[in-house]
Amino acid sequence: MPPRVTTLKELAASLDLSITTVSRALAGHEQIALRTRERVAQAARQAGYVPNTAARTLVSGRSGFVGLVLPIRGPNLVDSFLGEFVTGLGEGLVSHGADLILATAALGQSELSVLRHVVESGRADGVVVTRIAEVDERLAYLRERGFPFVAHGRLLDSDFAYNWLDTDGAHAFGEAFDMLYDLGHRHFGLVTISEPMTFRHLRQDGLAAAIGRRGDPSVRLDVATAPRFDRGARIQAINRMLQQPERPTAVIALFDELALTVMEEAVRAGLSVPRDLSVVGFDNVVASAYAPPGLTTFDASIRQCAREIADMLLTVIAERPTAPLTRLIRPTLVPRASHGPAPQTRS
Amino acid sequence: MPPRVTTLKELAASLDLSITTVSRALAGHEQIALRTRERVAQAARQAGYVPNTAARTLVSGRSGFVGLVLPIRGPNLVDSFLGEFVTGLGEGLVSHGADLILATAALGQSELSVLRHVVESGRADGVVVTRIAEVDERLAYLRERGFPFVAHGRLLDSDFAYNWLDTDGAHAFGEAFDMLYDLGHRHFGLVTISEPMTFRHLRQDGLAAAIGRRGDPSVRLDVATAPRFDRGARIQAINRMLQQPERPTAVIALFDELALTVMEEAVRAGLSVPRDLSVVGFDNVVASAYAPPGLTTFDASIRQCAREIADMLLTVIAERPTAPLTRLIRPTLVPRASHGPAPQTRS
DNA sequence: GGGAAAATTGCAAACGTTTTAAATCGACGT
DNA sequence: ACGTCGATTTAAAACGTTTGCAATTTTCCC
Repeated sequence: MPPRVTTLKELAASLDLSITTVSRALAGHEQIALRTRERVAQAARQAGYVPNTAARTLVSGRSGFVGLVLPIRGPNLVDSFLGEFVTGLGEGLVSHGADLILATAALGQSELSVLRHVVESGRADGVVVTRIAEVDERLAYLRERGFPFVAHGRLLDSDFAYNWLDTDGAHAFGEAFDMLYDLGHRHFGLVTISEPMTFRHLRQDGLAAAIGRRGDPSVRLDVATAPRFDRGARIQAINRMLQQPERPTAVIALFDELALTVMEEAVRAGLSVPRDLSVVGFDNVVASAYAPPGLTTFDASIRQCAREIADMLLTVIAERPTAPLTRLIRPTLVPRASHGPAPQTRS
Repeated sequence: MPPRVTTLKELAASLDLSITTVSRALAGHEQIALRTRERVAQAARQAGYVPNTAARTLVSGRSGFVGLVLPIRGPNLVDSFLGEFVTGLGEGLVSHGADLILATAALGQSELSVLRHVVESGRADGVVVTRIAEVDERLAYLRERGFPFVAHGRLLDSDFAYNWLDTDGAHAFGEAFDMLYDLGHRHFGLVTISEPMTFRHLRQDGLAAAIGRRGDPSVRLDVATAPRFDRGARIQAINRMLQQPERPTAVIALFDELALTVMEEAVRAGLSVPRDLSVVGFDNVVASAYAPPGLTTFDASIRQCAREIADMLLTVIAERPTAPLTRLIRPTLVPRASHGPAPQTRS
């Protein structure tokens, strides 16, 4: 094993060249003679030289890192979202030689303050922001600061120009309605959350628009709402919906977790899915494939989205485009066995 | 909003102090007058000053980062492992003011070369290494390099001293056997993989040891082996096991993914779980709670383990202990409905 | 062979922080 | 009034890299 060369100075000395020349040679500058460039590259490879990130960052102002502030999560089950998202980001970044920094918010520390720290400390050249609220202080900060970022999700306020990638929940919910309508369903249930998240807004709007397009006055929609993390309230709201005298024949849930609860409660109430009740979710979490009879849902291909977000962010960092980059990804229907024709007779 | 102060120089100028004094004041050195320290702290807070990471790292040699090289993953489903692991690491690190760097291996690039790059570039003060193979070149490199690390998992070679945290799979598999034996089972099946992973070794040893402890010659163990990522071969091996004239009454799978396949194939073969066949897994993936009738398995509390790994690594970095730090975590049995008494009669 | 132009290489400053060693300032005792 | 001591502050070097500008070498033409 050759003696490890750790600095440019050492490498330069061993080649009898100046630090400047070696630095430029490694960077591939044309002004350095080809022969020299090759000689340097060869020596660097053989000596296992890796440039010091801190020094490079300090002088160039570019760290080669992209930051992600981990959403604060309760002690309950972690789904596969984070893993897929992080994997996708990594895949997107690695092709451009960038890496990912994960910053965690301490207990009682706001996500914004962590974000601010990441930005101000110069650790990252840009950041990815997830789970956008309808009005989001993180985006306001980043925009004021003029710091490169891409949001996964959207704000409600459309005056505010920024880079985002989002899944087209509105379209998916319209598709879900159309599919169920064509199967004969006329009485629908929507299970949703009470928090002001943009995705809730958009999906509900998409559903309402699809209903409107049919212009069928016999279509009826019941809505069950509960706080996002209050499982008890959620179950209660769902049961209220299912146990009314005229219950819906098809339930669309804002996301799979809610849909799975609907299926559980339906079974508990003696209903058969999909014979008595069709259920459709959104997200395609792993469990939706295993929960009988198999949940029909939409796949947003998180990993692929994250990869594109990484690409977008790297573009923003490198080119600082004036017009914002935006991408709306259409999720794909994953038809399983939780939906079917509307029951013929009603009690 | 006050004009943003970005460097120590600016902050020092605004306070009419030297850079040195401000730096020391912020670091809380006793030698700086208490009054001055307070004045500086106040000014820094108000101006939103955040020290530049690169500069600090360059001079101090400490980056405040811990590295993790993402295991290369196929295109198939990502379970929640990575998300939980990363969340746990973040939680463990944040209390000490450290953050996480995630490096991804590009297609065709070895995990080792990425690790080497992370280490040599000085981006991280220590690294976490997951999915340890029976003989692992990554650990060999880190040890030779004298770089701080903690492994999640173990090598087979016990001469090699290093810091690790592992789940006690041997104990769990012993526990599974004992539980099933006490339920009357005598004919067992083991579904495992053909790759040389230490955890496979340990779990199988734990099972063998438990069998030995009973000293009951009527106990019989069939083994079905398939490559880890070859779903077809896996299904074939499982069916061979289930369709032999005298099939096992209880199957223990190396991990949940295998156990879920066993349950699926059992149902397909007309067997009822747990009436005709008991199945036990390991990992407690999310799907195991949803796959009917509910898979009995072991929970290794990944998130908590990751948190402890972070603690261990920070200790190693700060104190460079001479004796290796090791922790063996006992997983907890999650009894669901996939196991039961051995069937009475045999065809 | 002389000079200019082109090609190649090198010097030195800069990035923002930490840290060693030294300077400054008061106070106090003699 | 002088030296001394302790408390407080500061100047300057260092970390390893990139880069503007200048220096050196080579090439080429007349």
